[in-house]
Amino acid sequence: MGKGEDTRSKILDAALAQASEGGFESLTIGTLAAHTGLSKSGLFAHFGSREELQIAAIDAAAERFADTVFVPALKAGRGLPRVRAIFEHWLRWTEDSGLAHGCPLHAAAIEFDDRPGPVREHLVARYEILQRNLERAFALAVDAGDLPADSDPGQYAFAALGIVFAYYHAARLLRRPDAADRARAAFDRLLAGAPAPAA
Amino acid sequence: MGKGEDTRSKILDAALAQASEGGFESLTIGTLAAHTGLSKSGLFAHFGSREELQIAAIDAAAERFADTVFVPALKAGRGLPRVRAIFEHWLRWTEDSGLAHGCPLHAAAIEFDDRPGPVREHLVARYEILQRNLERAFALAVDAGDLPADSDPGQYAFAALGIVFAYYHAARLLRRPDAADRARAAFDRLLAGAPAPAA
DNA sequence: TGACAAATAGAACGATCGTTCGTAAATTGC
DNA sequence: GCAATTTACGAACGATCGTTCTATTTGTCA
Repeated sequence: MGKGEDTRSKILDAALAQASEGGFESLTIGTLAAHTGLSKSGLFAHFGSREELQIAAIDAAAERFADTVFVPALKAGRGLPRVRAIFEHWLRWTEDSGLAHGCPLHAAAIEFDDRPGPVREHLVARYEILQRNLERAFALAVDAGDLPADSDPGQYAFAALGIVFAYYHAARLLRRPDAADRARAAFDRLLAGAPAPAA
Repeated sequence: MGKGEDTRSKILDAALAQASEGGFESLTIGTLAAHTGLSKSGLFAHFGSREELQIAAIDAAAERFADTVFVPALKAGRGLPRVRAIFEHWLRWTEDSGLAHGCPLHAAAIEFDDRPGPVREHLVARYEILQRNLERAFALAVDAGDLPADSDPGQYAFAALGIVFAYYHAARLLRRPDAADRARAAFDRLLAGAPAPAA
């Protein structure tokens, strides 16, 4: 690959780190240039506009997410084992991929949920793919007999996403040490249809 | 009340509306001044700094949330009825309080979860109160025998918060018409410890 | 009504924003 | 190793950012 592609991917690495810390609103040309050692105009030339940079960063985050969460889970057998693997990787995906300050996609989801434009459209498309992949994993678990036959995979995916969001909230904002335990307990309960969680 | 207090509360109304649309990062002195018809310096004098404005807006949002979600739920009998009332009001609280573009507190939670400072501390304090109120409602349901005696109210509160977050995501970003149905189904399942959700 | 205080406006500041343009340096292909 | 092309820089732009001043208007209360 040419040198351009190389620096471009380095820029996106730095962009993801920055979006992880301060969200996509903090992803300015100036600070990102300073952080990468490039000049503003030099960095700018790689994308043509800040909007294009944001879109590229969203794509990069989505790819990294898929590689960190979904791809490794394919090694687990289809059905509940794979569903559990996805969930476990998900809980730790930001740390595993060097974005220890939070999920950029999650930040983008809140920042752009009411801002029409190509960035939002891109983000929605990515989240729909994510949702579809998650639903498929649950559907395979239903097919395998690991979950009741009349289950709705979409409802499982909805609930699982909520547990992850609650985990982000408890871990990142509230700094609760038991955030992961709470999340796992909630997920176990979701899968088992178990009685009320024990104290 | 003096005229100062009056304009201050009008400013905060506009601030909440703006934070609902574009988050707290979009809450700039200039646009807020234009939106309220005040001059930048005239508006600024009411708070002394942008940070103080953000804190005041968070407090205003938290009070409005409590008035819209928790206070009306007190009319429902303690136990499951009250828990359900809280949840139902929560799903519609932004529309009921004129913040149809999203929950400002939710936006703030993501924007400030990694930005140390007084704004973050204020926000955390507010969310801990919220969590405590929610836990208390679940604890009352346990006491009333509506939930298993060995239940952990904190775990219920964690799961309920996750369902609300998933609802926000599905409704606001993905614009799914069935978001509320999904949320209610998940909540019913949480309360019932029911078997897998039907298709 | 007149004196005092509170509230608002207006202009200006340094900094940073995204973006454009012309030019220099570095890389590539022959 | 030369030529062509890609890549990066530096300076400047108008706009907006939060903030600070000084006036001026407005409201309050004896």
